[in-house]
Amino acid sequence: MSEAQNHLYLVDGSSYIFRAYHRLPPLTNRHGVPAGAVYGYTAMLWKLADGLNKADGPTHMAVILDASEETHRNKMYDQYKANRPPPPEDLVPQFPLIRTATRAFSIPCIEENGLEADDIIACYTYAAVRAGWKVTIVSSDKDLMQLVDDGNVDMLDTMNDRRIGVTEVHEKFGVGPEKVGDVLALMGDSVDNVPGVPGVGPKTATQLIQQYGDLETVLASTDEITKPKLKQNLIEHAEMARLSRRLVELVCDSPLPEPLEELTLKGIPPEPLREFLEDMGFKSLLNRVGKEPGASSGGARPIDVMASQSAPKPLEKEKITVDRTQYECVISDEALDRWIAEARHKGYVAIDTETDALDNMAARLVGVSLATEPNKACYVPIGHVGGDLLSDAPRQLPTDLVLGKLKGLLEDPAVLKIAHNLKYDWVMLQRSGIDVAPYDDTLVMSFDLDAGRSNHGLDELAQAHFDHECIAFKSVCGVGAKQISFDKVPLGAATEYAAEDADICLRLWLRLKPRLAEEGSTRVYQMVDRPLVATVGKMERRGIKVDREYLAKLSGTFATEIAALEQRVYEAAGGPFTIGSPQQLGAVLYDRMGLSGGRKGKSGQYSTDVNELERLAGEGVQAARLVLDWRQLTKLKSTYTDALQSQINRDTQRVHTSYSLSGAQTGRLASTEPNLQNIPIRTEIGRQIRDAFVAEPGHQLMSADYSQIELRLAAHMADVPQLKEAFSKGADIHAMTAEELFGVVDRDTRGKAKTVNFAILYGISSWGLAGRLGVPKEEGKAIIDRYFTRFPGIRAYIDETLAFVREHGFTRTLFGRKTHFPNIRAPNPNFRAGAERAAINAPIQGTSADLIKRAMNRMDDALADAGLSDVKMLLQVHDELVFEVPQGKEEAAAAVVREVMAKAAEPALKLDVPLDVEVGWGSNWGEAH
DNA sequence: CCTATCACG
DNA sequence: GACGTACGTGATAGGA
Repeated sequence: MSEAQNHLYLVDGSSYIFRAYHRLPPLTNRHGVPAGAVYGYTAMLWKLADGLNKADGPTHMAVILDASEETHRNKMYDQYKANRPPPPEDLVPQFPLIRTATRAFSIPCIEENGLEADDIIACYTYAAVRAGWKVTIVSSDKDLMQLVDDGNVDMLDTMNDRRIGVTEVHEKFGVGPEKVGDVLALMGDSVDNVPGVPGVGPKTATQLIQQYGDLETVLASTDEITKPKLKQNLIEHAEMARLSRRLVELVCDSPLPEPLEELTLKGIPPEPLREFLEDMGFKSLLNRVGKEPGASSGGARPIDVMASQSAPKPLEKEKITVDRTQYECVISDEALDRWIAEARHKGYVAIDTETDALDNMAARLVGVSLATEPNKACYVPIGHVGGDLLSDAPRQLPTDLVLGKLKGLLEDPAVLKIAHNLKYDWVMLQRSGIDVAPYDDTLVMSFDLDAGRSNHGLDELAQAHFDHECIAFKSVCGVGAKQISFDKVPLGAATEYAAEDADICLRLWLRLKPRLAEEGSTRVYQMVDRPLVATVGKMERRGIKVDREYLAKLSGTFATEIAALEQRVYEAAGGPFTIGSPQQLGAVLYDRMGLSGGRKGKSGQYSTDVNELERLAGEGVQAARLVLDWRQLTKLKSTYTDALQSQINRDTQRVHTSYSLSGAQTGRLASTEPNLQNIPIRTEIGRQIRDAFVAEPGHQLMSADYSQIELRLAAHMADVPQLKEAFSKGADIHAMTAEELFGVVDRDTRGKAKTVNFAILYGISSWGLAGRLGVPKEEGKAIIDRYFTRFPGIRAYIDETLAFVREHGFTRTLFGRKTHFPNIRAPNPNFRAGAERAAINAPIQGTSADLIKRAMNRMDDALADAGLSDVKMLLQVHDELVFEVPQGKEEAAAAVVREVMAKAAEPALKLDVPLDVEVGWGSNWGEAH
């Protein structure tokens, strides 16, 4: 018997992972990375590679992947694959793992820029057949059926273990493999967006090719076609058909990236494989290689939101050694290429950008640092200048070259980018034309794991997790008047500082990632907060237009009124003093003027807050009334009309707030610099500020807000039938509460009921409520008791929430978001009571935050799907979203926005109450309400 | 840097 | 019967 024929197996890795993703349940590995598709892929690869030495088994094998760049097909046809949706969120992090898995089997992984996996497969198939080998293509892609050739080339669909030969191709297309391209060209392919000929599907295409032999003959024989519509389509779309023919044509003459001989299959060496399987936690597969004693356990398991209720472990510190001497300053082409190749090899890379200012909408990019392993980090300077006017800029690579090369890496779907507070860098890089994806954010991870029990700054986390002191920004840039911007920092110091941040970020990622699954936070991270980085980044970049002249005019008006009030205050108070000083004001009111009832706070100072001044004003003290008016106007002027004008960006002429994703413990966003979440609305005079927020010419501002969302969620979560029913019927919820509590509904009882309803959300206390209602505390207590009697679900919700938080130290929202309450066991009863009230509120406020975040993440795609990609989401104010809408598209936009917001809980949750969304629009934010 | 005040949901 | 006078934020001004 002669030596067995070589048999090459070519695995279509890209298409396999998509199919595995949709077939298998969502699993996560022990690091919390979604890994269901990788699991399926690994099992499949094993089965194939294990077939060595078996009849018809492989002697050579390679996995073929799609490289990320565009291909010649996009040049032919810009719509090629254009309608393909982005891969699902939890599939993206699995792409790099495909390479890792393949390497673990010691099987070559082949990809080539400009070529699709199909083309590479075709090249290898032809080369192998020429060499007299047999080929099996592991795929079920119909394009690849063109390559089937009995005796030489077949296909294997591992999902159902089906071999595809010429017979099967005939069954599917009614023609042989050599004619498949012609059939595909006629019928088109919606998945790849190959146009084909309208009205021609598989049946007609097959019939035409069977009859005429090939595409050109079909197109030349339209005279003979009897069906008028078909004939007309073939004539009109002949060029589209020819283009389609070229699109489905496989490239088969490119040089092979690896020679055939390199693809020899040597069996499955156990070592790298065992490490990979252990790392992934693929327990059942690990058993096949024979588990080593002492190997870590933990297997793939379903993503689980609510199950992991175990008390959080105290944060154990990990001992690390940071060696800054290993950091590299990258100033050569070769070095940059080496780092990029290393990142691609790893499949992930930690990044950090350095800039010359904190405001990422105004700052310039100064450098980028990368880290691929602990202590393995570099800094690529691009915008450094001499430290003083006399010295030249240090030697560094040209900005365009660096950005061009980094773009390829940062946009590579096969490389996971990891950053701390990525939103900052995301906006920065977006301004340089780089769209970072896929990504992880260690700040967001830390927030989702440890909200309420840790701060989330990189330096603080380095301290908390590793006992490591990062180089302080102050120590490289200085403080105060002597502070320099980062572009003036010498490269040596800049490299140590910047590379360390990427290094620490990477170590943090390695540490936090597994905890997400262990502690039940994968879902809220992957589905809510992680995608929000890009969603909010986009909003920040857009900004909102502010009418500077209007604000300046308003500012002038306020100034005049303030000056007049000042004089009247002095007259009423018997002499000038600093009205803005609570200390002086207290002294004037209670000492100089001798008013009674002064209340002193813990600092021993008279309180002069709005409640006290209102009380005095009610007693007829003119000065108190005047001070209140003065305070309102100075507040409006300094915080809004004046400050806002200085926040207008020079380049965009718009105001770009920054949203903190980890600012509020409950999961809410917080808006800073400027805070656009506290623009006045409650008083008529304050409302004028809102009118300064305007739409671009030809546009309108649209505001959409959830009505009573927290009360609705409370009704659902505490399961209160009367409240749920009232919301379902669209009834007046406070009136209904008044009816339940007092038996009558009038202005007084409705107002009281409203206060009580809010008190519930905030963690009620009868004494607090009594004070708020201005009634004796006995009556406050009676009202609370009645409330609990009428709505027993509320009592149960509070009791259960408190029992849970006392046992576990944290609460959860309906979507699994955790908030920790370390003070829940504080010895100080005041601290404890405060923690209890906050814990009662957190699940409600947090679920509301989850809901609007889900809506925000979906909004742009939903608008684009409705042909409204020119509608821009600009602002979020906790239960409100603000959009800029081209005039005439208001109704259409309102419909989409309403739908997305109202359905934000789905499909994860079915709420017992409807979510009502109120939408309005106008030329400014004031009018939009 | 801390406190008091007040803007929002 | 005491507790301290509701939950979550950020910006500003005064004062130490």
